[in-house]
Amino acid sequence: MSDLLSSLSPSQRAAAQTVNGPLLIIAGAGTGKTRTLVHRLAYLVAEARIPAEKLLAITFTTRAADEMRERIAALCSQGIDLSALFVGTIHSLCHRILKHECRSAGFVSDFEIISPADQAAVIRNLAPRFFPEQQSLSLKKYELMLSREKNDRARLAAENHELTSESCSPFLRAYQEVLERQGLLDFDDLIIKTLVFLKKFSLHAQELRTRFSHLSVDEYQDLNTAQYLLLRELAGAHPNLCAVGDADQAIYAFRGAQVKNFLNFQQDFPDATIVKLEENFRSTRTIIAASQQVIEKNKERIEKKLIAVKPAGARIELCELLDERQEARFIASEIGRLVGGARFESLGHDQRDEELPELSFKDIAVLYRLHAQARLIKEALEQAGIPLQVARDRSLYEEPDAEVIIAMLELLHDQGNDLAAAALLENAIKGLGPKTVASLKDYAGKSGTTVIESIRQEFSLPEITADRRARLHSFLGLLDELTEKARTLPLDQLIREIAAKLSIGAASADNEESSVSQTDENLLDLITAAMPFSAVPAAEGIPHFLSKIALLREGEQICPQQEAVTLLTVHGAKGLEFPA
DNA sequence: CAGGAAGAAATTTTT
DNA sequence: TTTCTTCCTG
Repeated sequence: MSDLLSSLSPSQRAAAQTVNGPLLIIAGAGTGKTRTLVHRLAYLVAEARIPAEKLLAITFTTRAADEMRERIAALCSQGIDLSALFVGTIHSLCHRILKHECRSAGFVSDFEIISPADQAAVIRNLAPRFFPEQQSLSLKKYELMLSREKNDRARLAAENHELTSESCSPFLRAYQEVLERQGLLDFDDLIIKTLVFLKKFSLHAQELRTRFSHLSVDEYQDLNTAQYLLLRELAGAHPNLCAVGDADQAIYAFRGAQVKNFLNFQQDFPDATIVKLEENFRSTRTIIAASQQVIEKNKERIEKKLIAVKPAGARIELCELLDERQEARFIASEIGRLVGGARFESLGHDQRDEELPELSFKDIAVLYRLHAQARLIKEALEQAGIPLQVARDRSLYEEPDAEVIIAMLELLHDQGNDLAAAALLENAIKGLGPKTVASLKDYAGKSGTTVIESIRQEFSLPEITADRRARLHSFLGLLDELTEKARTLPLDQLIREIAAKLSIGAASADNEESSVSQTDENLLDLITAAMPFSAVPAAEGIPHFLSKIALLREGEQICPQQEAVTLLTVHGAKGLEFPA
């Protein structure tokens, strides 16, 4: 087994061989930290004889967990059996603990995780009641507000204070009541419930600590308060806890990550072994030098100097163009130059730089800070005939325009779908807001009928004015008209029809030119996606289309090695590698 | 009208 | 953290 660590650098090996006690690995970007982590796990099992089922490797993203599993699988095929090891996100771990341990202890009943759409709906419903003077604070603002308060309360829980519902803000209380009534947890609850459970049921907590003797946590600098407290609880007083992270890559403070947790590791665990990984295998010396200059300015950091293994490489070029259009065109021509294709370059004077290695499209990424900046670049690249893929966080089906149309399709398929009905009325019908929709839902709930049926029944509510009622009725008319059309028209035509009736796309001419074409594009994409279901009348095609969408939402988008330039945000690029 | 203060929005993960 | 918008003041 002596060759197990032979491929590691001295500091990587030092980290991998540290078996007992707290271990802090300060790992710069591109220093092979996942590799080190996995080799350490293998070492723990193969050399230190620790049963694999006693190891926990915790990540923050499924991507990181997948990468780790892949590397572990590669080692397993070389004869080291790590299959019993738990590798997963901190959320999946909590999910498991809650589903098994907590339920058997009678601490929680069965639960589901609230879907983003439902969570948004709950917040949209509650916010106006608690913040009447604020007209239109964004949803995310409220989400963050709730999350922050919950994390603050997690600290109380960790100090063994009882979490009473009186001690929290009315907004949070109302929010939690809605979730509780439906047996739902949000992602913060997943962590906090587990934390409270460990605090309250110390026997179970002790059992878990014995069951898992060695913990490793990747991206430790990204922990938020509740996650940090939970890990401390799970690690206990004499922890074999391995924290891996880099304060210089702490880019998620805005969503509650506390770099302090990473910086305080030595105070938390004074006997911690500390290993710095400073040898960078990913980037050229030029890039390392430049990034070092930027990083040095960080205030909250642990001193560390990246050492480049690669040669200097190409110089960094900084170009200032007149506007975004020029910038997009420049990027397109630059990519053309890099791959050396004559196909899209101007005719005459183009020649490939001979000393550049041959690059293909998949080796190139375009980064930007905002998703909104992608559009012009995308258009310019398309015009130049460059294949591309946009790594957007939400799929087409989560774009607001598409969601409205999908909600309409859902409603045509099943008029009893109150979620779809509410979303439609609220987002697509002018003059109807959350207030009207809330009272409608309220009414429907009390009289045991559906939202649509309530409108149909000429119900009377004092808070719904005549002019709102007129809008509601014209919506009913539209619904009936579309139901009729769905019997004959194919799905793609029906979608066009819906878009036109709801003034989505080309119809809204007063909008800014840019936002119109984005909407149009979404619409076209949606119609394209619907084409396979358009051979039959829409009424038959809709359910098939909807179930395909549901499937797509579940499964992750799989297109890793496409021969295309990748467009993504700077945040999205963390930890990725591109040759160019 | 320039220019500054103050506020809002954007960056994103998690079953 | 940074950038854009809005509103106010001299």
